[in-house]
Amino acid sequence: MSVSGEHAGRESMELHILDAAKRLFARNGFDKVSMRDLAHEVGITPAALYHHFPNKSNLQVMALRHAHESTPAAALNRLRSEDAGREERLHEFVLRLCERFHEDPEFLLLLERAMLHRDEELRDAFWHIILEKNFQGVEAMVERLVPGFDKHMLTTFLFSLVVHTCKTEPIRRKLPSYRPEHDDPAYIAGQIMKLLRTNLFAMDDTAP
Amino acid sequence: MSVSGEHAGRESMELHILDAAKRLFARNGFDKVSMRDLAHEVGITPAALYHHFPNKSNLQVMALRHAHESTPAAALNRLRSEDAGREERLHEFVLRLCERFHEDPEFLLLLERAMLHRDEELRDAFWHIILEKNFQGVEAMVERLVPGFDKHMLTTFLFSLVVHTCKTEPIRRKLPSYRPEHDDPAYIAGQIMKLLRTNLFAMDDTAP
DNA sequence: GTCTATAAACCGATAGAC
DNA sequence: GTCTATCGGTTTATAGAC
Repeated sequence: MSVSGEHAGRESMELHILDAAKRLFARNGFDKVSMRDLAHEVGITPAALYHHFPNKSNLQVMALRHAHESTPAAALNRLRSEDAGREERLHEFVLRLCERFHEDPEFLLLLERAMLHRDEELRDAFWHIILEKNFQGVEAMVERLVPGFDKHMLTTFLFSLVVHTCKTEPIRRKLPSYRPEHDDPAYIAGQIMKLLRTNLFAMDDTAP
Repeated sequence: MSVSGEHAGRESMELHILDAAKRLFARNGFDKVSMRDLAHEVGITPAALYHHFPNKSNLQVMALRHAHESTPAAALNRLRSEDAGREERLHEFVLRLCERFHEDPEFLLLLERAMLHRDEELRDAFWHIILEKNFQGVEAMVERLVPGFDKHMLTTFLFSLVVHTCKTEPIRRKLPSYRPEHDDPAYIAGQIMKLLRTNLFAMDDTAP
């Protein structure tokens, strides 16, 4: 129930508000959700929101931070199987990232919206809270596991494969080639690993 | 100068408006650009905009369509070198996609914003104008070039690698590992092809 | 085809009672 | 800590003169 040690003192009403804010902001966009909308969703009046948060911009940042901290699977870049081979360790990382976005799709939506938002406070929060530490953590892992590759590009590619594939799932669902396993995080991670492991141009017919 | 055959009759004022709309919508977001802002940028009054377009929602859709049609490099999935090997042909496609996004970054921004927007008319336009035909075209190419791979996933991966890498360039620029060539479309395409060609886990030290 | 003027609704934020 | 009431500003869109 507790979110994290440093936030043990947060009141339950704040958490209630941030849960609603995360949900509404992710679905409709930061600009399309007014303080009136959010207050109505929570069951209070707009004025009461300003008792808990100084303004809307701060509420947006706190909602993003809350969505990041309340994630079911924390510490993504700390891998469990320290003694496994590098292929297994990279697979574990990719799989966990896929699973996280799959079980909390609103978090991924919120990330994309924060990255594109005009509000500088929000973009800075996205940068410092989410990206900076995680990217450099994965970069260090990649440098250890695949030393012969440009670590900046390979890290970018890994995030691109997972993030963009998960993000576009609601759209790909409408394509005729879409099959149910194309939304399964284990299948997606498996296909990504196959891409990393295979020379596509020396392929005739191999196992999936 | 002419955009396309079916739009030959469009007045130059409409094109002037759509150019400004593309630029402002891409930079600031559809919601953060008011009809006042756009009118001021064009040099007319808001009321005059409604003589050319029935409402803002339609103007958004037309701006997206205009940005798509006025792209410098059309017919992306029609490859020039029909007689080249499959690796060269895929490289040509990836490179052209990278170049297109690099020389028109506002188009990529507009795509992302349209995909996330709440306006159903805009999301439908994104789907029909941009994605549906292009995705299935690449899918057909991929099926021919790499028959052993799930074509839906491999097409998704190709777009993910190019789109997400180009999209995140302004953010990656702030990372300490960023180098100038990480914004060069030729380098990005080369690294993507290296990823597709290489078994990462059987790599010690190879040429770039 | 562009203008002035304005309608009608919504926005973020605040004052002050309880 | 939540309420009612409201302020000042913005939004999309329209009416009507020129």
